[in-house]
Amino acid sequence: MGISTQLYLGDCKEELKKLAENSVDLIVTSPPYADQRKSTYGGIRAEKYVEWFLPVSAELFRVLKPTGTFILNIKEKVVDGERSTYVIELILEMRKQGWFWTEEFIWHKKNCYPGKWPNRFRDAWERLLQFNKDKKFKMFQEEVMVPMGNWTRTRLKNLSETDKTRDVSKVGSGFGKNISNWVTRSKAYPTNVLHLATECNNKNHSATFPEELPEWFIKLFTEEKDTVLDPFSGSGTTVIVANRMGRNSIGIELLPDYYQMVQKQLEPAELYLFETNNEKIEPKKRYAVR
Amino acid sequence: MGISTQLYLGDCKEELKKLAENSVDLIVTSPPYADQRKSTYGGIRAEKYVEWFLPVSAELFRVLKPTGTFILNIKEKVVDGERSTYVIELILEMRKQGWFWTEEFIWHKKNCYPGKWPNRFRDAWERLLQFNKDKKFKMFQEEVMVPMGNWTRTRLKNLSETDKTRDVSKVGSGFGKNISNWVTRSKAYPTNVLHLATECNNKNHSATFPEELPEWFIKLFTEEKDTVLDPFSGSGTTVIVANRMGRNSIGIELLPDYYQMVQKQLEPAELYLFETNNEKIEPKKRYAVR
DNA sequence: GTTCCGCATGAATCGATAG
DNA sequence: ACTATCGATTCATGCGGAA
Repeated sequence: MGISTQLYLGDCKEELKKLAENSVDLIVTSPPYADQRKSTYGGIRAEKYVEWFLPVSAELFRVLKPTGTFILNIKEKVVDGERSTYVIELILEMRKQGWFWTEEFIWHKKNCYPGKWPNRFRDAWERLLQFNKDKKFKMFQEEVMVPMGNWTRTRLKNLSETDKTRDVSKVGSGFGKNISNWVTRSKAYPTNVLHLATECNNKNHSATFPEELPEWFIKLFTEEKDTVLDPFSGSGTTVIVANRMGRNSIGIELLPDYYQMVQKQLEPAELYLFETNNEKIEPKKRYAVR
Repeated sequence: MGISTQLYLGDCKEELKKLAENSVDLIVTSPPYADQRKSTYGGIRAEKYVEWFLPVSAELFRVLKPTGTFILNIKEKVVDGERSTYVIELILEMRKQGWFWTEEFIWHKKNCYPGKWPNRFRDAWERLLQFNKDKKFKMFQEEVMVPMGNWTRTRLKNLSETDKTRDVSKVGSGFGKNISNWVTRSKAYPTNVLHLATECNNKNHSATFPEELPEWFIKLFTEEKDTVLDPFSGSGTTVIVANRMGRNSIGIELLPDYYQMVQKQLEPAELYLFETNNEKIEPKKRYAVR
């Protein structure tokens, strides 16, 4: 079906330079947070975080199409009893790079990390920052419409009851039309708060976000055959979901273990592998081992 | 019972100067947002917002006790297709004034304002920024504990059944202790996401928050007889709730209409009124007209 | 085939202890 | 003094095995 997946092994700051400018429709990524994942990624100091990220966001700006969108999943940690400011400083600096800070979605985590402290509660949300190169960007709102809440469902039920009896007396005329009307009426546009659980069964990666998350943004901001990029691929959730949804995808990952793990999970597709020696490997047909 | 309510009519930047330093335990307020409510407050331009707010926050810093907390309910508006940055700039500037940015709570609005735009969804959340003067502050976490999730309802039921039969056989000894243990176990500490409905019946004020909101923070950060301040009192939700909860309260409001409206809604209490002529009016006993 | 229960496991945070 | 490590605390979720 002509959908390709490219996997790069290496530091995304360098690997991104190999991508053509204005070639990506959607970037969804969750970079390592400051001082996290020390054992695997080395952990970036909170004070150095902005400085570390800006060269990456500059490359992302280059490769993103003018109609494309960049979704950045991030959350500041507590440092010395206070929320660190590197995320909000990053927003200000990225705007200087030319990014528009279009929106801030909230990921309200159903199952947040437990714990008790004298001066704060559990942290149950993360930021999903939406950046764009242009004020006009592609968006397909109908693709993520959700069933209406219960308050409408009960009301709809009553209404359709009366509607049904009326239709019966009218011997079915217009029945189908009414039904289809109710179907469209029973769906609503979502808000900028996503209420999802974290993936807690993925043993291979310490910090995967749920598949629903990239899926939601891929539906919202891309069409089939579009290209989705995740420069901090990790266990590959974004790439795998994009592939399944008929989008071309590009994943970049620093650690060989994750890089190889993602290969094995991909559905049958054209797979291009770019490894540290920078040579292009022949396309392989992979068959998913599920 | 010795609970007093002070109402000031005037610009809070000036009126705050009349309050003693280190005299307030909790500040909960929702200032006018940039370019909002033009008809009433004249609307502060987004570009001027930080500059406009900093003198107020400086006074708030002065009047707040070292053990006290400042909760700022705010949300940046969309300017020219992009989220404005005045809120995050304000956080950075307030830290320079000496404030600690302890936490950012999210108010997830159950029933947010309807609407549809081509490039964004409905905004269903607002920031509740927590600032402190000191890293040690008063907090009464047990006051806001919530029932545990549904998963306990099935499992805990079975456990408490066996516990109950055992206690019956033991003829009451230790019965109360066991039960109270399960009761505490059936409650959990909340998270930093508050899921509350918006006030549907906004009578006159265009941006009231629900009573649960100040109530939650008053329970969490104050005891009885403590003092709660709202420098942008508006329709007086914070002051009225504080009064009802047995806390001293101070409200400052620029507009005479709101100022007078709040007076009428207060429960019987010592009420001190400070009007534009700066004279202290005799304490009045008010009786609520509900 | 369901439903139910036991259990491990998290992008956490604080305070104390150790180098 | 300043940083690194460790234990304690805490709770929603989904998996796997059992009834």
